[in-house]
Amino acid sequence: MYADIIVDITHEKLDKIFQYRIPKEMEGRLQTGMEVLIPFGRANRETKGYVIGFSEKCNYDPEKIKEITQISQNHIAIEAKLVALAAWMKEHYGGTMIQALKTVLPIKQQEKQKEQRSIRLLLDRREAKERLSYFLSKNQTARARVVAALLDRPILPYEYVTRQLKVTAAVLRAMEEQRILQIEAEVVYRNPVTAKRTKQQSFCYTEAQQAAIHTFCEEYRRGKRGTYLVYGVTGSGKTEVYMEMIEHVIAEGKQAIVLIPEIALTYQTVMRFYQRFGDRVSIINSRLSKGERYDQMLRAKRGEINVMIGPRSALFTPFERLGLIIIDEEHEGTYKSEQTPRYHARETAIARAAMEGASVVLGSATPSMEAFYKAVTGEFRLLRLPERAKQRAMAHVTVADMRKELEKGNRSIFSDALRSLMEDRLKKKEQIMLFLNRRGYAGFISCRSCGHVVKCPHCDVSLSSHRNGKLVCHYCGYEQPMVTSCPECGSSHVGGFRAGTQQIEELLLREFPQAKVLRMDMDTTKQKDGHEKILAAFSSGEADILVGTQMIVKGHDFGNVTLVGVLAADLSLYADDYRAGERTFQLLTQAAGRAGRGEKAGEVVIQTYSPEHYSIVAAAKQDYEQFFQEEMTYRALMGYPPASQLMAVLVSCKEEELLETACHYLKAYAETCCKKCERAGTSVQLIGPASPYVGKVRDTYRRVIYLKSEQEAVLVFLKDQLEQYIEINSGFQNLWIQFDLNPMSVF
DNA sequence: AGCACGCCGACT
DNA sequence: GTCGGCGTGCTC
Repeated sequence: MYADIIVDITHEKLDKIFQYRIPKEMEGRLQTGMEVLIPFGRANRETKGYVIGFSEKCNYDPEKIKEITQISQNHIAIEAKLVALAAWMKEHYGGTMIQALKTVLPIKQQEKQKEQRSIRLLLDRREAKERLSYFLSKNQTARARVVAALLDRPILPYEYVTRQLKVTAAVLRAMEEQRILQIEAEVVYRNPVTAKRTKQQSFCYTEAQQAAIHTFCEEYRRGKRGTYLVYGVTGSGKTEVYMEMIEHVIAEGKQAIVLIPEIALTYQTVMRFYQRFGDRVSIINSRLSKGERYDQMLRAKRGEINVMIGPRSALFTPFERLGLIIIDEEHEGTYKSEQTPRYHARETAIARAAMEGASVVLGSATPSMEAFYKAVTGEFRLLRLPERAKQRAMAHVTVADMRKELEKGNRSIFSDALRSLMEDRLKKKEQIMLFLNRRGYAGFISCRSCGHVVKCPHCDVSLSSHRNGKLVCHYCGYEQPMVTSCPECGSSHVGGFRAGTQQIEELLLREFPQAKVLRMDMDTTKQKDGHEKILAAFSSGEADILVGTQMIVKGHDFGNVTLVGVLAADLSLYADDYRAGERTFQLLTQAAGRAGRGEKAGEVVIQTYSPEHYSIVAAAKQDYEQFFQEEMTYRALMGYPPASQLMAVLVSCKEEELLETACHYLKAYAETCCKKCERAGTSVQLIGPASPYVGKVRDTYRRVIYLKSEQEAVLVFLKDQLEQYIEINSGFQNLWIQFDLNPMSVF
């Protein structure tokens, strides 16, 4: 028996598994995730390492294998807990342990940042010049280089000296001993936001809020831990409930993590937490520099903060006394990672909480099917917040059937209902939001005479026309100039079918010349803070109408918006994807929630070609539970999550033929494994290999095999079997295989 | 990253 | 010969 160990040294060359023998007395005590001391390198210097697994055989010269010295005694490091979590992630989502470790210990890569080392000259100029000529005469070139550079600038960054001047650490240490220079390490803390705790406002909680807070706190005090789902309509005051729960957990000496979708991580939201908890809160997001992030992680590790707010990756905050994990807008797709291990923050949070004795609180106005299913079956505790906190009426929703509009001879993009309401609002000086649902519909270019679509030469997707007049591939970034004639038939009738926000903006300017229009999409938010600026401008009443895609429906309250128009509500329904209905319902409900956040009542118009679809019917009624029932029936019928479990095996390869044969063998092997499962009494369904929606990316062809089973454990077992099979068979060397448990969409 | 090994010029 | 600096390569 050998232990697979990751050495605690940050260096690419050491970024692999080292095997060690396990001493007799350690057998049975040693566990995955433990920190151990090992002899490392030729000098066998004592080094820290993490046990990430065990193997029967060793793939290294057995003569050279050393023995573990001991299990790290003192306190169990936080890292060890996270390593154990990484092991759990590897187990569930596949991939290598190193990939899992890297997602869990992001600090490891940044550790260099901390060592902001610099080199200072200790001699005066005369002495230094003497030394320089001495080193030159002695042909001690490396030392001469250092002294010469230090004469130019008395303090040099350590990295510069080792990299640019190519001076080794040994030389620098020798020079330090000779008292020529000094190696200094500077520690700087930077706090990304500074805010003072403002006076505690006494909130007036609704009965439902009080009940939710009370249930949670009461159970927490009794030592009961679990997962809660706060299901509350938009505006029902979920954030206040979270803060109250956090307060309680902190009072018990614990710490809390708050996960928020990156897009909603706005100044507004964060400030509410700062105002309540002061400098015991920190935030992490992609806009922070590496150094800033590192500092936040360090502060968390040292227990200098109690609350960490951030996106998916904040889940791995190294808190020693974790008591609560909150996941706001739990249904958001950003909680699922796109890279191996393709983990879901919700499931992973529950796993971490179970390991560390914490509770999890999920919150949403439109819970994911997974979460609500578990709430219904009793696995999660459901906490309802049925009414809006400030007693405001829900918006009034009408569905405009665009087929009927066409019959009436209305060929415009606006239905009669929407148009007349818009005119009314413009007259009353109230604001309007127009939401264009065009998920997955980029502006592709096609030929009107032969139908040819301009595609990316490296990927299996159409190129989309960009503002800069070029054609761009969204998958690989390939660019080419706009075509003026069809590359296939030569016809000059080529053009885009772009029903984009730009077109709507132009149309509005024509049809409502008196209205001031703001547009929010990829183009207008590209520059820094573009997002915030546009929203701020709209909020202060600089425009009458805001046009935009998905991004305008998230977060942000505008008191003066009394009309929301949803254009092409059903576009997202046509995506070939089992989550299409869920996504459509969520988008429409969120859009509807934007209307009437202030004193005035709101109105919503949903324009669609499929008004009878249950997602749209339920969204119009704002009836989540009706939607849930219908969607659940569909999922159960089709064997999709959460009714059943699904595992996607993504296989990709540069050569199409090799891919084909590899998939064939992989499927054959999977079939024999499935038979074994069936004999043991569990049925597994195998689908594929199929060509995914995007069959080729960056000149790499892709295929996908699906495994369906009632039990997750069976899929995890199959994944292990396949991973082993792939590792043993050299035929899979040039293939890239990824596993995705319960993917967010079918590929 | 950090250590030993081996090469190569300088000096006894 | 031998001493010491400097670059290279390996680490279970």
